[in-house]
Amino acid sequence: MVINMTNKYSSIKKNDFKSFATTLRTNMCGELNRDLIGSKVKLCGWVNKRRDHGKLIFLDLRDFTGLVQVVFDAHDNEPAYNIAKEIRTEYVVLIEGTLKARSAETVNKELATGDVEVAADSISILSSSKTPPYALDERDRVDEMTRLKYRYVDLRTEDMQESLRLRHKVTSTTRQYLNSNGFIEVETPILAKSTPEGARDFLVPSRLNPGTFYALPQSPQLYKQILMFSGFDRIYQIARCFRDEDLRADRQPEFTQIDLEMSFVGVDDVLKLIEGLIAKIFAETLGSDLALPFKRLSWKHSMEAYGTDKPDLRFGMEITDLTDIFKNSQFNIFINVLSRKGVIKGLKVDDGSQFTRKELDEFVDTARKYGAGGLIWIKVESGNVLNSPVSKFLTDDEKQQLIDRLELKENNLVLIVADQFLKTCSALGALRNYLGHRLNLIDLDAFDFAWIVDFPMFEFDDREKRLSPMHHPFTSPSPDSLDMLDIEPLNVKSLAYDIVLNGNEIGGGSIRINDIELQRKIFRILGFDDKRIEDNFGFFLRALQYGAPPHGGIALGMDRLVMILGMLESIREVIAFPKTQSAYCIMTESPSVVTEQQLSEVSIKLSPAKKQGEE
RNA sequence: GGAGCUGUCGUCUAGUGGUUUAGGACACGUGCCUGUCACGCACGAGGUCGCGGGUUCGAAUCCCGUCAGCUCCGCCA
Repeated sequence: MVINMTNKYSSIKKNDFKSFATTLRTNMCGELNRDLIGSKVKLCGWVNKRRDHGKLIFLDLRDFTGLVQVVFDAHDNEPAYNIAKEIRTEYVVLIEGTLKARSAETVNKELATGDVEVAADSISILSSSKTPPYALDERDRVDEMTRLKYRYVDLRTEDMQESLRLRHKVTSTTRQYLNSNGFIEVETPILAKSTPEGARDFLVPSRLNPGTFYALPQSPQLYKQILMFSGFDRIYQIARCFRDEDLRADRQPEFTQIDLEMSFVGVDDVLKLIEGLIAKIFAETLGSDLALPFKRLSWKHSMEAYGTDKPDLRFGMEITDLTDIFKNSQFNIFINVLSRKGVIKGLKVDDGSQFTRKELDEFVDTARKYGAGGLIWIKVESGNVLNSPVSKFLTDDEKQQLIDRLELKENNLVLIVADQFLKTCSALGALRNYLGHRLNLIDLDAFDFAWIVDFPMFEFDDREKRLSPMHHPFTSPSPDSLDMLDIEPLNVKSLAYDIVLNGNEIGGGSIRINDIELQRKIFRILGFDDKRIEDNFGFFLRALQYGAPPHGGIALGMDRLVMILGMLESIREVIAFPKTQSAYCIMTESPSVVTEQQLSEVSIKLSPAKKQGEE
């Protein structure tokens, strides 16, 4: 609704309105109140609504500060009235008039300016408008495709104004905070070097160097580190990052990170700084006081208890390990899993026996979707009788141990997954999240932060059949697991950390490697041969040889953070011009084909099948 | 690469094989209206039922394909 634009995130204070006075206007719509009664005002804005009563016309004039009612009376001022008759919704107009008090019966308590109205002396049309595709107050009912096509209209709505002003508040607060902590803002190239590690790069052909390409940065990571080598000590940027991967509600091909790097720091220094930043952002935007410091969970514990490295800590329902209970099981599924060093874990769901067979089948599908072989469910009936399709495969002793371990009571539901560790955890973690929402276990007003620490240095990439870095290849191994690098790299911990809020990863960083030999070693463990190391990272290794301080940093996902602050469902709501799931901009119709000449200037020939955007 | 959901006037939608000439609300146009603020009243205009093919005497409706949007899996160092 655009009735009462509150603009709680607008940085304008009451007495700042004067700075908006221009040659075309004296006041803003939303500032008009009893104190200004009698003054001559010149107002500019959009026509939110026209109400035509014959010889009397009301216009609601809107700017970003709010709405004010303007009255045109045919008897008092016929020329202005005649123009007002032609005015339509979303016309941009300039109105001159006198601010008057409304009579007691006509005061509108729903409107911030409802005590007053403008008696118009004149009106001029600065710009007419076609009938808009939808009325602004219909926004929440209108299909997103339509809103994106007419984004300039959509952005006029109170919701979008508030989102982008909230976003601005976050960036400006961040800049203030980091500036006052000794950081300087340094820009780094958008035309950067392609490094095939990590996400897929967006490529930009170089006209002056035919056949070669820049890549848009996936993050300013190496530039940040090199600036540390250069002695700036602390730098940040509100950095645009580009990753050519498939989209999600919380993933756009270009997105913004609060990206910073510090010299001569350890893990605690970075975490403490960021806790201060987040607390300040929450104080400035929501006015809420966060309890510091945030709790810290090891990656291992997070996976075991919550089945994910970005746990939603607003509710309990932790996963319980049951492997030992079934070590002598005669149940084929368990025997198979255990013989392959798998695990058996369970989730106890209070009041879970209410679920129908159909719903339980859906839980099984969910578990399969997350890679688990299947899901066993057990309903606890009166007298602690366990009702399950697999009941007959469990011994009385195993059943009793289950009851004791999970402290089962009547009406509980137990969901059990048996598979390899990661698959088991993530399947149960997904079910835990689903059930948390489904059973309304989540306090939707809560903000539950945690640091996830003690990440493994590497994970095994099943497709590539090699190790890949859990964070990125510049992350320092933890000093106490350094000696395991050669022997069992999968057990090496890193000095990486993620910050998690309500089940979302909102940032991550690490203490970096500042030793060339260690950096080389990590590249080799990752399976890069010397040529590839030189081609992709030679410049960086060279830089490491000229005096590199210990350093570390972090990047916060700005879009996600603002989305959560604004209680929104998608980062598209906090990005002025977002793209669809197929990375298409409906408003500008981009990407689009280019001319043969443009292509030939950058030495590109399209394969015949791909010309003109055809398949 | 895969799965699911959705697609009907500008917008939101009703319509699940046959008086459907596709209905309603809002918006829009014209007229009337001097206190509305979801203004009111009257009249009116507006639809390639996403697109293509098929089944059928008959398709918005069933089937197949395709496109687009959304959500998710894979992917996102």
